[in-house]
Amino acid sequence: MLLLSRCYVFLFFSETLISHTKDQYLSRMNSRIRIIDIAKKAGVSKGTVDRVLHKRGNVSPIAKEKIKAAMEELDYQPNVIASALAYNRRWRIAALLPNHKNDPFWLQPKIGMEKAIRSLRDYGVSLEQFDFRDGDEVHFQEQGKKILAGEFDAVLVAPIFSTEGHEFLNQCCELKIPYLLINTFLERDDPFFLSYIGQDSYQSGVLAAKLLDFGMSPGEKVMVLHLEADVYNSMHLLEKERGFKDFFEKHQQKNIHIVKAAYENIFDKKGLRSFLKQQFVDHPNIKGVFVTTSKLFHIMDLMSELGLEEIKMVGFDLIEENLDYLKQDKINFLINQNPVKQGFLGVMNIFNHLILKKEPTKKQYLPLDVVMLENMQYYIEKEEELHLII
Amino acid sequence: MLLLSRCYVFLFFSETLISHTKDQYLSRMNSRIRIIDIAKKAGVSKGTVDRVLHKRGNVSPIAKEKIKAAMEELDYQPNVIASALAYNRRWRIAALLPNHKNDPFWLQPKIGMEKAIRSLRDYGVSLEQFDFRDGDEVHFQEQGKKILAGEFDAVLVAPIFSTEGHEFLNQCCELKIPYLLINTFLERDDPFFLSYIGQDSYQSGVLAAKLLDFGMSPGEKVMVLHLEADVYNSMHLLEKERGFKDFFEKHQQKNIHIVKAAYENIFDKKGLRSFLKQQFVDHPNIKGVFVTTSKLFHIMDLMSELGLEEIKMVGFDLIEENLDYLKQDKINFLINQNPVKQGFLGVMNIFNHLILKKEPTKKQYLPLDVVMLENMQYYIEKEEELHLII
DNA sequence: TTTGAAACTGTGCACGGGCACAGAAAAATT
DNA sequence: AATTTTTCTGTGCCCGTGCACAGTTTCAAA
Repeated sequence: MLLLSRCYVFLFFSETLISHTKDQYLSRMNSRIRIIDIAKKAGVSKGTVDRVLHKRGNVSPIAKEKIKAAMEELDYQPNVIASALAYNRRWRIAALLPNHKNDPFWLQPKIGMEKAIRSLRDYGVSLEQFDFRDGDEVHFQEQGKKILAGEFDAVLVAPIFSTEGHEFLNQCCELKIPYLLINTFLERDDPFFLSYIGQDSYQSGVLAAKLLDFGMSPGEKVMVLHLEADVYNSMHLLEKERGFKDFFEKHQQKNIHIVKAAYENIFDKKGLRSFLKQQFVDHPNIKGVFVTTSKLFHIMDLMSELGLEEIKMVGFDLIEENLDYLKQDKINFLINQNPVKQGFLGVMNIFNHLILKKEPTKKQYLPLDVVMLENMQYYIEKEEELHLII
Repeated sequence: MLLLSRCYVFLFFSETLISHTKDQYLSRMNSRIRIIDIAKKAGVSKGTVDRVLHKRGNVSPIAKEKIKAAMEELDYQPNVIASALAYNRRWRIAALLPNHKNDPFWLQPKIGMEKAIRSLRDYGVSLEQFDFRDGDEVHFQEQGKKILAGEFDAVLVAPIFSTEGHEFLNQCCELKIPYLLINTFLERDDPFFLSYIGQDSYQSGVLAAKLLDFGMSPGEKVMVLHLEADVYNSMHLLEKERGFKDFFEKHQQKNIHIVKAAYENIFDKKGLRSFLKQQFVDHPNIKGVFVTTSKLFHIMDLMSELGLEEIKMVGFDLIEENLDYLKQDKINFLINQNPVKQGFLGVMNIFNHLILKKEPTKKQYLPLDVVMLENMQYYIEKEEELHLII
């Protein structure tokens, strides 16, 4: 009883304070509409409005109608800041990407993801990375299992293995974990698929073709070169090749011919060297080379050794090794698939879905930047820009 | 006395509440460090910690030392979300840019600014635009005066007039209003200059030169063409020309010669036509044209009429008129100076300064994107991406 | 010593929204 | 009509930070 009376005194005290601030409500006319404003307009309490907003039920049809009308009329927009604070909830995102031991490319989406996470810290968003060994399906499955057991709120995946990828995503569906794909597209049709963020491989092949075409003289040849194992299982590379070929079929003014080549083991320098030498002996008129992966840098020294420095070179990705040759003006163009942004937007889209309840566009292609010695510096500094964004 | 006793009862009551939640403090070990955590560690109240954090003085050296040590040890990072909510303050930004009646270019930074503002609404940031007529110094001054009288928290300016620009910025200094420059750089040395965000005009000229050079055959000529009034007062254009010339001086392998030309009144179609015709009669070997402004589209139909369709064309900016000719494969390259991003980052940097107290980099050059028929679609869709960012 | 100003410190409401809980009203059951 | 059950509604604490204000201590001057 004593405690109760204390309680009432407390209430009284706080009530006087509330009435003291009532004048403020009148002076915030032009300010943002709050839940309490809707409640007043509809003649109910903020709790009831909240129940309508979050569809928590237990609201009479009459009240619901009045509240919806008030919301409509006042054009209520929830305050994300206040909402995030009140939720006081941690959102855990898991990422399933290849590690960057074999391919420095995979470092880049991670940079973007971490930038995004840094700016979302105060919203309670955290990220846990589960790397798998490039080319190791079993490891992919193992790491996937860890994620499925980890009670995550969302998953960001680069499903580079088709079969195992679908398998993992099906399990996500069962556990009702929404997922977002980056870099590699898989056709999915379920409510937990959020979005695909990546590059348009076909179009990047077309772009490479146009760039080389611009610098070719009539009758010259160009080579499309795959430096990767298992090319025929890699849709990416085949699409790039298709785009490249299609361009020259459509634009025959200069009568450019295409030579196709592939070499698996880039670490076997000797074999690679004699392979390349043979190609340019067989086709002495090749004046342009398009490498479909980020591994162009592996052949640059060989090209110099073979006295083929005037051949135009086009490849992918702003990794350091490639940039070195771009700086020396030996590589002519690098097509940037914006991997940093892929990671950044991947996390941001998950945030939009989880916290802001905004549904992302299902397919988001990032720009294919044409990077040359003369504009490369801006693409390298560009990363800095990202952490300025909140 | 009665009130006082109530007050004490109240205090006692609230204390029991605090002790009631003490268990919670133990269970939030791995959660974010708060002000109250520092206060406990330092053996003071949160008020004192707050005074140290905001340098509001009236703190004993001993307390200050203990708090700083605790902050260091716990690696305190303020919660921006909670801070923004508690501030409950409106931040008013003014923008002083040319209107887009004469030049659709100026529409683009505005799109970026509005995107930024939309995502910062809940932080209380608002934007008021003060457009001035392109080329009208007096109107610039008038609109500037309105801003100075408006009690703004920060200003975003494109100071295209040097004298009047400095004058306005000096007044901003007197009123202690921080300002950020976009598009046009002015050398400033005062504490209210936040940042310059724009393009590197010189380098864009170099880039244009390289692009044309790539498609030229030895001995051919290229033209650098200014389509703008008052070229010699426009540092932008002169810098572009300088970069263009410097490239060909450094790279003389193909022995490319430069023809310089300028025409003021683009709306005088007849005059422009005969001017162009004369140029190509005088220099029949011109195989590439570089227009230093966004007004390349004005001469495209004339080029067709004059039977000069095979000449390579390079210009600036992804405005609709230019994009139409890019789609038709008549313009070869457009250099994108990212005006949308200029606006977006301009507002974001001001937000960082005002709310997050992060000092921006003083000079931020945006990428010079090489846009062609084959990758243009991604640069147009790119704007969408911006509003995904929080 | 007393007084009073100055320096310092602690407390609690506010920001807007989420949600638990206590009540009230309505409906269903005895 | 009295009761239980169900449906509905209002109140107030909580999130972490900012800040006003009340309160305490220190220290010099009277």
